[in-house]
Amino acid sequence: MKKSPQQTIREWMDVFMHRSMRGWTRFAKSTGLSMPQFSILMQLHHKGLCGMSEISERFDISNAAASQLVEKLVHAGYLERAEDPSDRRAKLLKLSPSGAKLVDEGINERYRWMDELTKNLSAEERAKVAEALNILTEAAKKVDT
Amino acid sequence: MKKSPQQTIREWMDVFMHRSMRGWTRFAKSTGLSMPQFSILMQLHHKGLCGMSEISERFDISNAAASQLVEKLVHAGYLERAEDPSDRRAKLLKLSPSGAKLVDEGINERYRWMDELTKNLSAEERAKVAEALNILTEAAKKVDT
DNA sequence: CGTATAAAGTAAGCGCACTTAACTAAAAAG
DNA sequence: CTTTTTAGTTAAGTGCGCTTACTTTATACG
Repeated sequence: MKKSPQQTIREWMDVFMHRSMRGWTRFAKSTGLSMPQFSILMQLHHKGLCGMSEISERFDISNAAASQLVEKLVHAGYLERAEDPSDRRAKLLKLSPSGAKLVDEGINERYRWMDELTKNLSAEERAKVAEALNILTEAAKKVDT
Repeated sequence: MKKSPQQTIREWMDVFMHRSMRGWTRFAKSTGLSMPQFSILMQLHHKGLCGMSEISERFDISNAAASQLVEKLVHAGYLERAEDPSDRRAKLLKLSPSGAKLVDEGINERYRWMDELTKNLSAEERAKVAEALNILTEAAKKVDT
């Protein structure tokens, strides 16, 4: 009985998703930040810069809620909030150095698990894995708008 | 300039984690459940059966908190809570049919994204991807205790 | 120009997750 | 059989995320 490619892919997704969800919640808790707060930092990590309204849209919360969450993160020193020079109503948010450091630590912790997984693979296996994940990453770029 | 295997793997992790985190939070919200509540359903999906204390340990919350969360899920009809016949202090938790259905919907929604990704791959590429993810899944089983 | 619209912040209030403390009941230990 | 430990529940109280409603300030539009 051979597993179908789809079956194999789904099995991996289950393992990986379960594991990384657990990792993220644990890490967020260890920093003292709530998941919503931590998610905003992650968002900023990916976008680099963004306005208040992008936050509220992304997380599907009101502008007021976003404003309050960001306020806490700014106060905690993880975010910098500056006026947008091209539109003085808007704000530009970005990670502060300490915010960036925090996010990096979280990401590295996740990477470490993967390193653990792959360190016992043969060079050939590692190459295969890398090739396959490269295919998937490229495919994701096309699909993800 | 060629990407190292490690680099490739990490790139994929970023894409996949970001995407699946967003998917899960959105889905949980759409069901009307909070993330902690939904996470318990996911936990039960993976374990099949478990006691109250396993919940509190897994999520690093007090027994009282676990009890309250579970109570809500039982009341909502997603969980069944029975007495453990071998130890009448303990409870056995498991997903109810409607709880199982809910979790499956969430998982399938995640699968659908992956199907979207892979549907435009050639048969050869799909085979490569499947082989690689199989390697990783096996490696994960060894590492994950 | 004045009026309407948009981005963001403030305030009051609700619900939820969580904690501690006190309690019940069953199992284990002596 | 008494004592202690273990599994789980209940209750009161705290803090956080979120919403709605209102305010402020800046841009867009007639």
